[in-house]
Amino acid sequence: MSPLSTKEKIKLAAKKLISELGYKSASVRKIASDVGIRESALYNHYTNKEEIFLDILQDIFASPFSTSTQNVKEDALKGKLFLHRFVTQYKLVSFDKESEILFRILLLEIFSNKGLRERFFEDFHNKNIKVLSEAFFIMMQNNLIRSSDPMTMSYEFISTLFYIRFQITLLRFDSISTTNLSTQFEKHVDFFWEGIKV
Amino acid sequence: MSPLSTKEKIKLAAKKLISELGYKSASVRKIASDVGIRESALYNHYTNKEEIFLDILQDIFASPFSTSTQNVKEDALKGKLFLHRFVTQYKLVSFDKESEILFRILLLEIFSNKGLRERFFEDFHNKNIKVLSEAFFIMMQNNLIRSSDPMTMSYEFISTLFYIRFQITLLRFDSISTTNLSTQFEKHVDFFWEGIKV
DNA sequence: GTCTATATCGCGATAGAC
DNA sequence: GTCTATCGCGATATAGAC
Repeated sequence: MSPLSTKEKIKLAAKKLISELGYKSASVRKIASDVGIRESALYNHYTNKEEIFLDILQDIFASPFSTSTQNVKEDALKGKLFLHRFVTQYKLVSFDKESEILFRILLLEIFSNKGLRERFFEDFHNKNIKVLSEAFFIMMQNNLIRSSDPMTMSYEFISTLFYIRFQITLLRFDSISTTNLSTQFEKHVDFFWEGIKV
Repeated sequence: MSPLSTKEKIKLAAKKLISELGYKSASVRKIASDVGIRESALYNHYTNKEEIFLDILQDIFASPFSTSTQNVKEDALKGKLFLHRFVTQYKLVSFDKESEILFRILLLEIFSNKGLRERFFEDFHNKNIKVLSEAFFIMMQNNLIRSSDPMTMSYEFISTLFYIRFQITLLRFDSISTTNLSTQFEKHVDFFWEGIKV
């Protein structure tokens, strides 16, 4: 609970404003105003506006954007339980306040920033596909699920997670209840498992 | 092939620029410049910048954003063929140049525009859920697929379509090949059908 | 319906006093 | 490290001549 430095305050205010207005509209003026300092004082902590954004970008992919890779090889043998754990992790991240803000910034700026697009595919998509593919492959070998292409199966699995998260992000932006969507995560695991189990 | 009126040219140029830069950065200056007129001349056709955007918004949901609702009751009896047709339609829209631009504007501005968010849920999501639910329900009644909640099944089905389209939109923005993703549509139908057929 | 010229504003950023 | 003051720019928009 150490008090925030001015630089940390700036980053925090910038995160919030950018996640609500987008980078362009989140002006240095507004950021400084939210922190409670003048614009000129802000330049003692960051050389320019873009530096603040780059600092925030670090957080986006440093955060557990999706899931922590545990020991897949063991857990995959548990079949449906593995998927359930994976989704629980994903769900937690989806509802985490900080992650929500960062996810919104990702969506808001993904067309303005090529690096963001690339890292979306690498860190977000491919990483998840890799973990899931490995797990599904093991499940197939152990005859827990029907034989199929593990990559396709993984793609099908995470696409729904992304869509749920996307909708959650939209609804929460308007402070609309997300209880229905919250249960969609479990429905997804159940439905998906019914379709692949042997 | 009738020549475009100045107003149509403005709308076209604005669409392109907004889909690339976002509303805020697509300045009246740039729009007018692309059309080949001065900014002041533009105001003879639209009262202000927002009017142009509102005009474009009409197109977003007027366009076949998803699919045309045919006679579901008959077609649903065809089982997998129905899904295949549905996805083919979705795929066509995803790769249509005009629809691609409008979809990108939707994604770019969805957090800046509450109406856009609402219509996303209504016109885009709910409409598709409704059509699919009806079809899945009929398939269940006719014992073509396993019994389950039609709404959940529909949600699972379209979430993947959305994710594919999202990725296509990202890749095409960087002029990256989308042949892999293109086949993902068919893989989706095949995989999904395997999981629900009786 | 287009032009030139101009008004007004908010933006990012800097200089220099304290 | 913060302040006041200011600069230069690009934005939306308007007035009025042609």
